[in-house]
Amino acid sequence: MPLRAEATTGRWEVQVRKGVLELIILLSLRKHERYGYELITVVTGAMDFELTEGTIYPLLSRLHKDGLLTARWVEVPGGVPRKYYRLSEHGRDALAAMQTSWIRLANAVQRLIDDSRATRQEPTTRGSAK
Amino acid sequence: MPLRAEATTGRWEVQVRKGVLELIILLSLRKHERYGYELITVVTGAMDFELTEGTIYPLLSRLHKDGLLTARWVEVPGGVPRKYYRLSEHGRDALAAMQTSWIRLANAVQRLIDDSRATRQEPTTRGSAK
DNA sequence: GAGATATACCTTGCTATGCAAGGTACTGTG
DNA sequence: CACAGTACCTTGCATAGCAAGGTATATCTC
Repeated sequence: MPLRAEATTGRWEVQVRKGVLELIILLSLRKHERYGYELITVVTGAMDFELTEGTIYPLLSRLHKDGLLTARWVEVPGGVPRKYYRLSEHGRDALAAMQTSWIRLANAVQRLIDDSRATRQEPTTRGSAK
Repeated sequence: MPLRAEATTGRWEVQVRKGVLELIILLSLRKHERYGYELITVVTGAMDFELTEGTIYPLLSRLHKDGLLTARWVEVPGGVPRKYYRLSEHGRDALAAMQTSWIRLANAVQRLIDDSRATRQEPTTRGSAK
């Protein structure tokens, strides 16, 4: 089953998704442009991360408005036109920053998890980069 | 510098923090009870994750109201009384679920990051992998 | 040709929640 | 007495996921 709401953690997962979705979308646009509807299927399928239209379209609009994405309409013969989004220069910079930030956070949380698992392990003040 | 707002990624980081904070707090309470003000110093110091009173007190209240935490007042000789929070049974269950969910998500994102790295990004005529 | 399904876009309204800013109260120190 | 530190709390704002609703075209089925 997908990363989705269930019982008590449901509301929490919504919040986590909020934070990570933007990163996921930018990462998904790294290699080539994509359109909204496509992103729903790609992200849901490949990442087990459910995503609806009410989420993706406002998000893409915002990223576009903020200059992280460029957009262009593409007519599809025998089909509905698609709005393709592509990472802008600014978008790549932002993505790089987010990635760094994410990795740092993920590592910190992982450390906390591991630390809690190891039963009697006091947080020895590792003089890490401050 | 801490995991904090700066430039464009600032707003994003706020969102990520939203999602992860609850997990961090529950993890921080795994070994023993703690009070709000203490959590601010612990989390800020050990995790490089800035945290203010306007964030922690409402959060602890909510977790308490939802039954994930129990609370008790402790009188401190020559000091302000402290409100100690402790993980409840329900809280441990919720934490376990969150941990699982978090690990799954973190791995998925990491895979996406690695995937983008592994494949030499060719901004031009590269045939879509999908 | 009527209806259902799929593709593809968008918006409105609800809700949750971080956090700046404000407040209270007590204890020590200069 | 003023100020800083500890320790609690609340109000109000801004953000953003997402259910639900809407539009339009193309295709497949009965």
